[in-house]
Amino acid sequence: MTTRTEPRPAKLTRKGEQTRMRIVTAAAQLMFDNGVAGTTMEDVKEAAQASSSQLYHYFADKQALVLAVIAYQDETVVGGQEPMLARLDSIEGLRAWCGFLVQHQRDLECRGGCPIGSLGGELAETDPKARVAVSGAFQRWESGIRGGLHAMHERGELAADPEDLALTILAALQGGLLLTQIHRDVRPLEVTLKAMIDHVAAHTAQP
Amino acid sequence: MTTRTEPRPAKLTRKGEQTRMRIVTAAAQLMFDNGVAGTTMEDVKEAAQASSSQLYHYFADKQALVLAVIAYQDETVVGGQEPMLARLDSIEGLRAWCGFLVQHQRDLECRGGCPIGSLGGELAETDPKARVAVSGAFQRWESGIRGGLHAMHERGELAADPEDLALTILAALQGGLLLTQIHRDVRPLEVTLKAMIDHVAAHTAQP
DNA sequence: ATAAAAATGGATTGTCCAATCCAAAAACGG
DNA sequence: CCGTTTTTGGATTGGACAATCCATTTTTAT
Repeated sequence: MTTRTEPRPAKLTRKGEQTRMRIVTAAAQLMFDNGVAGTTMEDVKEAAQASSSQLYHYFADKQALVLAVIAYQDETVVGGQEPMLARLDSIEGLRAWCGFLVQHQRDLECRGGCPIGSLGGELAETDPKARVAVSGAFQRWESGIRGGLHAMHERGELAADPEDLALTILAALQGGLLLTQIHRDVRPLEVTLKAMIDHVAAHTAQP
Repeated sequence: MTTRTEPRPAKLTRKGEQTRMRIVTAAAQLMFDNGVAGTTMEDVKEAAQASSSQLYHYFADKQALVLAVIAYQDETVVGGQEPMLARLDSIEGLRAWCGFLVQHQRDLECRGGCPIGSLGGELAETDPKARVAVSGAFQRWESGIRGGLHAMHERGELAADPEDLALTILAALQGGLLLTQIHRDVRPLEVTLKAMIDHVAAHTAQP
């Protein structure tokens, strides 16, 4: 449906699109590394090699930029993961997904947590629009997870409600990521996801 | 063990202790409602009915106040929950705990998330000391949960590793709270905790 | 009771930072 | 090509906010 509450300022040249993208990606990286409050417009300016005029030409204010960053992370994190999510229709698929997530955290040295969840936690109580945007991203993510489980259920391999299960898995993932970030140790994520797989497996049988 | 990295400025009068406490509780409430970045020292001043001198007499800077707030939430949230955690040695105990947490979120209209987890998420990448403090609070929480599970395990009622299980339950709780906060709906917390109880129950048998 | 220590009042300072403004250059469209 | 729109440069402003300072009052301890 893609209902747009705040339509973009209309026309964007190719060059404009590039500049806008440079700003958003720079901001996304900075906000992932240092949080929203820890990222100033000046930081973004420098990292994106842009001027004040450019920043405020493409974004009305910092909040607008934050919303663009959320949309970007939605696309990058959730969208970029959808091919893999499509394969979550078997225990092996779940295991592979889990392994990928754990390894990714290892590569990051457990820094940053979830790009979506962190933004959500920081903004939920201060920026209603941001909260709603993050809510949408989570819905999409949950729906991706649900897809595979639903397929298993249809095939008669899964004797549990795919709806509840998908929500549980996403929650466990978020909690695991948070604990992993706080403790700087992949074990929480690893153990939690493994438990989720076992939980799914407990309701699984070959048809 | 209570190892104190930064000892308090030594002597505190009874009145001083009161003032300090007024400041910490006011700051804790504000930071729960609006986040750390959304809480200014002036906000705290006003809410605590204190002056600048008082704030900076008891706390070297904002970061020191934040650390005090984390310690306070550790004591309040985790410590205040320990009596209930001690009863987590049966499925009924788990269910009661779960019911309490869900009802509490309902009372709060799903606002604020976890007082510890939210602080952790916001500060993890910008304040190393805060990250470590939150890490400690989570350890304590996890250990509380582990207690009951360990008792069940000793009694031969639980055929799973209490260590991993406690960590998983805490992660699920944190993730459930985050999703509940973001979606402004208790369902994620409810469903996720229920799944955890089922997961424990699946490894449970009367001896 | 009195000297020392602690607590408080409240104005002030200096910095950081979001946001604005006035042009000027570049790209687009007919 | 030429008028219009879009993009860019960069200096500036105004406010918010953390933190400091000096003086005064209150409490403690002997």
